[in-house]
Amino acid sequence: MTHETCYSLSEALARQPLFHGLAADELQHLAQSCHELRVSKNQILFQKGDTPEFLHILLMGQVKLALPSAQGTEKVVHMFESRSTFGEAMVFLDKPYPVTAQATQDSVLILLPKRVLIESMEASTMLCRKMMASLSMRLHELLDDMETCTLRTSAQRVLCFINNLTPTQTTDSYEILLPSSKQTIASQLNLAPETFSRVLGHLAGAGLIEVKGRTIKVLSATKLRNFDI
Amino acid sequence: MTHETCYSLSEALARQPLFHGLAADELQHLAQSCHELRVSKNQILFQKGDTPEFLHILLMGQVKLALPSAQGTEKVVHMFESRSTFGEAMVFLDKPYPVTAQATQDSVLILLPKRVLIESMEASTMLCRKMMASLSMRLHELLDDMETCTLRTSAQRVLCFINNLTPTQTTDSYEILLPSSKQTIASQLNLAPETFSRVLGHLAGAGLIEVKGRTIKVLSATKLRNFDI
DNA sequence: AAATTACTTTGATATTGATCAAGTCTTCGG
DNA sequence: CCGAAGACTTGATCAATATCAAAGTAATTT
Repeated sequence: MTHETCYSLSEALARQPLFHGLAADELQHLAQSCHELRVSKNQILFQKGDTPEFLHILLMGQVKLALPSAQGTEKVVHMFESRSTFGEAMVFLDKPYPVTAQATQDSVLILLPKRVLIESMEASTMLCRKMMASLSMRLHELLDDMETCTLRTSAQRVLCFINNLTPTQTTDSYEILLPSSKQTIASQLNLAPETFSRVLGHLAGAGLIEVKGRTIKVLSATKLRNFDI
Repeated sequence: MTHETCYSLSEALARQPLFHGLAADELQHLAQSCHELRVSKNQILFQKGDTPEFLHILLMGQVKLALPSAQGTEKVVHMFESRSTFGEAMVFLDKPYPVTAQATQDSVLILLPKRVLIESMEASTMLCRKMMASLSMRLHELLDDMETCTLRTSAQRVLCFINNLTPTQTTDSYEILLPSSKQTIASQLNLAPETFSRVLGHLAGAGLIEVKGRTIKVLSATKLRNFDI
């Protein structure tokens, strides 16, 4: 690994919220132990059952975590976009990965060996706190997903998903771009792709949204929020 | 709070895996900020939406975490038995509780204020590590639950649940005692109580188990593991 | 640009598990 | 020990969503 690579890795790490405020020499030390990984769309990063060795930092691209089923289907658990990290939980457990990770876009990642991260945490209380915050967030999100998948009907799940994509401050009418393929979103919502399509069609029929490919125009945020069934 | 109470609380804390190996004076300090809570069966500890203030340490009894639904039903997310802690994730997030906690048995708890715990973690790297391990475990378990609820049929969920209750080392035939009411277990598995009952009936009909109240006799662990549909 | 492949939509049908209803059994308080 | 409330079971029916099938669209490769 050349000096140049190390330097850019250290820069990249510094831009991650997880490592904000870490001393420059600590960052440098981390960077020396990392390596960069470039993968193309559809490439598998790890399989359920593999032994975790790294914290994954996604610099660019998109990655999905999914539970494979015996019948060859899968349930998408989470999608990660640029600037996110995953595999935090596996750093602290000596267990195989419970999910499979696959790139859904050409992606660039940094792989940080578990041991190195653990050492850094000994040195930095702040890093510890951030790791805990990160884990707590994931736990919270997973609970939300559980709620979505178990307590809501198909239409409610889709509405929920659209509402979560809504920019915080916005007019009553706005456009959103679906972050991944409809199949993938359907799987996240634990719906068959056909059902997802039909629900969108139904919402469009009710005059709440307009769908063109991956673009969804929400005609009235208020109506959407109050829509039932 | 009397000296005596503090002493016993400190003893109780010391018995928690989370605090094993913590210095005696640290424990004493923690104990001074805690208070004990005795609740009777069915009492609510906190509601979804409440502001978290404490780490909950369950000394004796049983507590369920559940997601309430709009229709007054609920989805049980997790059951805690004696000697477990919960609310770890809420210590690190400034968010309302995402679940409701209710005692399902008369219970004794220790409530440890968030702030105090955070202070102790600054002092003890080991405590940090244990908190992270704890969070990671919960995340892992939640993923398993997600898998159970989304990828498996009703029968598979029940089989899975029974298999998880199986003692690690055992003969091919053995008895287990259901840890809570069948309603509660059904909710955990995201099944209607009627469905749960029917599945047990079906497994009994197939000669795999015998059901007497909360006691289930597994007639053949091997058959049970290989049973499909 | 043509061809291949993957993704999405739409319709028809099937199936799982929920719901409703009634009855039995258990538990618990008086 | 009795009565009431709650827990569980069983049967009949229903509804939501999956599955299957086919056609239409979009994306990608050559």
